[in-house]
Amino acid sequence: MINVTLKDGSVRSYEPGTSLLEIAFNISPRLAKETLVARVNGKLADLNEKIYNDSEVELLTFDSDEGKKVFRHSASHVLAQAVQRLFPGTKLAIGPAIANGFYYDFDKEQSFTPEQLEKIEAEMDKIIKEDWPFGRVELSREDALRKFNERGEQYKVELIKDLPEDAVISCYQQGEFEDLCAGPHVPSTGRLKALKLLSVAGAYWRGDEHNKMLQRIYGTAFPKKSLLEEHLHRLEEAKRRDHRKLGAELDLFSIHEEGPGFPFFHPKGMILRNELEKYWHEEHKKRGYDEIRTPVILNRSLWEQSGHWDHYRENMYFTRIDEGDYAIKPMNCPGSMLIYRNRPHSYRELPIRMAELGLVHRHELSGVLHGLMRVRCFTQDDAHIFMLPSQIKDEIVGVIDMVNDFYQVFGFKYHVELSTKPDKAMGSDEIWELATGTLQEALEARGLPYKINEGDGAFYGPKIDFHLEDCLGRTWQCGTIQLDFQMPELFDLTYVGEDGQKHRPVMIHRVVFGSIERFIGILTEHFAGAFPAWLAPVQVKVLPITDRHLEYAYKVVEALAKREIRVELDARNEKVNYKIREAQAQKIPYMLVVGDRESEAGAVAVRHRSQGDLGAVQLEQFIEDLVQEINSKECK
RNA sequence: GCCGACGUGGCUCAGGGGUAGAGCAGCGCACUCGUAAUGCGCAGGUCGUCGGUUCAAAUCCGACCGUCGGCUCCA
Repeated sequence: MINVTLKDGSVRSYEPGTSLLEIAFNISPRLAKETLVARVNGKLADLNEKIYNDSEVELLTFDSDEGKKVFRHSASHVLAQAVQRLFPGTKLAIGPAIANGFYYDFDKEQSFTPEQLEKIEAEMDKIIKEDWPFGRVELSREDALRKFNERGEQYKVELIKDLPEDAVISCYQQGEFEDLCAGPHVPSTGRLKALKLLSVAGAYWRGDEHNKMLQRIYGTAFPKKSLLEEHLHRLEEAKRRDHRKLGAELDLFSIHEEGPGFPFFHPKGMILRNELEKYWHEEHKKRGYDEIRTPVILNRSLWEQSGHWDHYRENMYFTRIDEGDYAIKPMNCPGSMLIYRNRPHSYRELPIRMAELGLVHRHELSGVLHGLMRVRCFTQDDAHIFMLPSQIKDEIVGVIDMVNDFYQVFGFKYHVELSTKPDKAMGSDEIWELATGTLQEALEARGLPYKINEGDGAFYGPKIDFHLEDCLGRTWQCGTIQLDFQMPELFDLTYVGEDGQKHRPVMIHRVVFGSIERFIGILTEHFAGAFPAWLAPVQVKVLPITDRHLEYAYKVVEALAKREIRVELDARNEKVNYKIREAQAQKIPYMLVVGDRESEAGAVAVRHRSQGDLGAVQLEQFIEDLVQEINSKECK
């Protein structure tokens, strides 16, 4: 007999050679039905795998991340099977599980039409009903190569060739279909109860634009129809939070054919911007930053000196002035360099923190433009910190804390990535290692979990990126901290040390919001347009019941405006219900209904956009409460 | 930039070879109303742009522009 230790610590004895599925069934038939895959001694395994030794076994259902992944990965195999049934000769590339679903990349002459997608989905349902078991076969590299070569599956052959020497090569088979795959999989296709294909898109083989473009079919899958429907419903809901839609509805900004990727901010959008910037100015002042402003157009020699001419040219716009070549700045740093270099500096001055809300222009590919999230001109809430080598860690930690403080005000959750040396980098490996190590130390000093992004750093240095989520869970880089040993060198920046000698300062580039535009996009989706009172373009809407109450309504408006509350009056000859509906649609935090009772008592009937009717309070009291809510930047 | 889909009044959408239709928003009139849509009327579009096919194009074809979903890139 062998002992199997379960997740809860309990130990059960079985005959050697008992399968994991049998173990699950032995625990409870229901568990056997829900279990998709198991972890045996730390490694994921198919349920029909048999156990011969004492083992630790964890049975995983769809509720676990691994369970979801295996489930959807299995769904991608079923997708590939359906496609090969309906379109023989279609070549297979890769088909992984992703965050909320799966995809499979295919190489096929004609592109998939929406009608074909429906047919594929129907075929997948058929395969599920056929309930093929997933079978695993291990084979030698030679056999694997021969097998996939014979079938003309050139992508699989390429994948096999790239597998490490010692890799176990395995194939999984369901029915007539077989695919190269490390596994594991769910026991049989019948487990994949509810699935839906969502879209087709082009995708380069191995993500490289020099390679052939394949067709990627995206889908999602759940063990229950109701879960699938819930998910699809959530997607629909999320679309309502889309900042592009809300931006138009709330009259925040617009983007026109006349300037793709160049957003126009409307009066209400400007209120958001200005409030964010006001907060930003205050915080930076508190934290010892000075503010500067540098020009948008600067001449070619500067960009040659900074390295942008060689490393960033494809992203830049150019112009000519008189006989000279000029570039529109894609980054603010060279301007800051010139200010630093404008006069000598003493070590006593450092760190110098120079902040700039700088408008930069970058040529982004037309296909990637996305509302305010990816644009061709944006305002970076930039700063360059010039410091002694001994100050690096403290300064980085200071910025990490600042970013965290800012994001907390909005209730954002974020994740952190550390990006390392890219191919197109300046400077030696040693300097890069030093810089990267320093960033790592700072992250660890703050105990922040982070993911490493190999080769994704800026050309002048490694960076820490802060990513925020949009309504569909797509993440966008916002804050970033970049450590730079290059620019001070290139611009020959110096400070005079204690020893009276010239020394080289170290610099960091950093942004907190990232770009004001993107941040407003994220903000809009995060709050679904219902901005906290301190940010709301209109904080209060006064709604007189009839025109008999207009006079008092004007008094209310005046009293609020006096306290710098952003207030509007709906003086139209409409019913209260109608006015409320519109104010609600505009997500205005407070609606003040005024009629006979209120005008007589000097009161206002308060309605909050999410809490509803709050009853009448004295006007003065309402003002005090609201001012307090605004000043504390409360989110409600 | 690449792959695919889409582009009809401010918004949401119908129509589809014989020269445009609805609802909402807007404007006017009436109603003077208590917490998410009062009624009636009026006005508003060279159907993204440019070319082609046709007696006739919003409708068919092509190119371009833009948008959307991805790929790649990045704040």
